Amino acid sequence: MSTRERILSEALTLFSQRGFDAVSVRDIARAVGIKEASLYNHFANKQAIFDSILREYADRWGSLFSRLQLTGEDGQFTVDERTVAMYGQMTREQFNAMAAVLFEAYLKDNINVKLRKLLTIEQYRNPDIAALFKRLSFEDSLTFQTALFGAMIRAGLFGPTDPQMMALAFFSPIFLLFYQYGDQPERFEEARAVFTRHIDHFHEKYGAPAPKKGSTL
Amino acid sequence: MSTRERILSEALTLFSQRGFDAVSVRDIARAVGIKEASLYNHFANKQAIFDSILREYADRWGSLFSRLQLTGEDGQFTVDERTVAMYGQMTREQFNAMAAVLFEAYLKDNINVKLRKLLTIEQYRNPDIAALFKRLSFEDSLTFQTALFGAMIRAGLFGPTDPQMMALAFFSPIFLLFYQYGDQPERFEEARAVFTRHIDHFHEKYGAPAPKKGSTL
DNA sequence: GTCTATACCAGGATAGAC
DNA sequence: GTCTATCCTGGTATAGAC
Repeated sequence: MSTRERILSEALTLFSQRGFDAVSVRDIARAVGIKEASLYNHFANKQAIFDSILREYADRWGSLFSRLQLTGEDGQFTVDERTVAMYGQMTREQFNAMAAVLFEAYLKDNINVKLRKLLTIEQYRNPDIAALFKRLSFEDSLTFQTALFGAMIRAGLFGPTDPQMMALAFFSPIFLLFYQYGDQPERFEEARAVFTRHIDHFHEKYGAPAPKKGSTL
Repeated sequence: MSTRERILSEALTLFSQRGFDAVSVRDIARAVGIKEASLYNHFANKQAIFDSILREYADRWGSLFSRLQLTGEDGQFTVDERTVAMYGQMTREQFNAMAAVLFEAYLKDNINVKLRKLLTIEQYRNPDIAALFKRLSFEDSLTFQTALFGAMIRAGLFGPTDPQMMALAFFSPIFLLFYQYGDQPERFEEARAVFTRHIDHFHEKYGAPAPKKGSTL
């Protein structure tokens, strides 16, 4: 890992805990194990470190959605024809597995967690940061899930309903869980238990009437 | 308004926008219209201003719940027998009106909004602040609504289901809306429209089967 | 209770040797 | 590319007159 990368990594950790202003260049240098002056061989100033973190780590976020077979166009995530068809054939188990991926990305991926904390505490200082915070924290997820649920409703996997409100109902509890447990990694299993209850409850409320056997609802 | 109160008010505004470290004592003094040195006649130091804001404004939060006829015991909000009985007789319109109170308190009450922003951006620096952030942002609301929905389910106003997951389903979209629209007061009506859609959707999914007429679901 | 003046220090950043 | 040494600014806080 190059010195430059180590600087970015340590700075992300510190900024995500205390915010830009409360972290000094001295703090970052100490964490990396070099002198302050040496930092300036890698970055023009403190702000440049911060900007690089956003630019270089925010891209990682897109990789989650590409794993979920999403086509990103102009930063607007839409689901293409073939993907819709694929989602239309999804079983409940496959859906739950995908939900688990989303959940773990939100609460366990260290870089995602730190980046979102950083954006959370810096969001009110700058409109660009606010926009990035929103996109990464919920907008991309909501847009993706609205398309997904739309496809699954058309395929009869869920009863007919408003896909946008359905996505909100599905995602916002996960969003809240992040704030409830995001600062306590040691309670992750507790968070996962609530998540599982949420998913079960969601199926109970939104599942299509069972095709053969008695009512699930 | 005393000088002391003006200091607290201006400091809350500044801290909620930029955070503790990014706001200088000079900034606060300028906003109040006095010299820095004069501040020290009212508060021992910058930290004392911050602490006083939390102590004195956080109490306001309780007043929302007392308006909703809640009995607070040991900081734990529970609904007493008589109140449960009262909620059991609530109509859907009364329920919606109460939801609107909650929604406006979240997005429009200036002190609540600023205080929550402040807690949002300072939460990772101190466990006490984290606890206060959680309580004020969602825990009190979720605890209250779990009790409320429990009473309403028993009264037959909603179909039988897990009241805790129901409270999460009801509240977490409002929580998310705060982050989506909290920094743009000019888009409040847009937020309200989403809120209304959410409430309608919620009734559609959770409402008891209509007693007489055709199905709502 | 507010002012002017000032002490003091921490933090950002640069120069220049190695 | 890292170091030592140093500069300078801006921020916290105090002293003491009015």
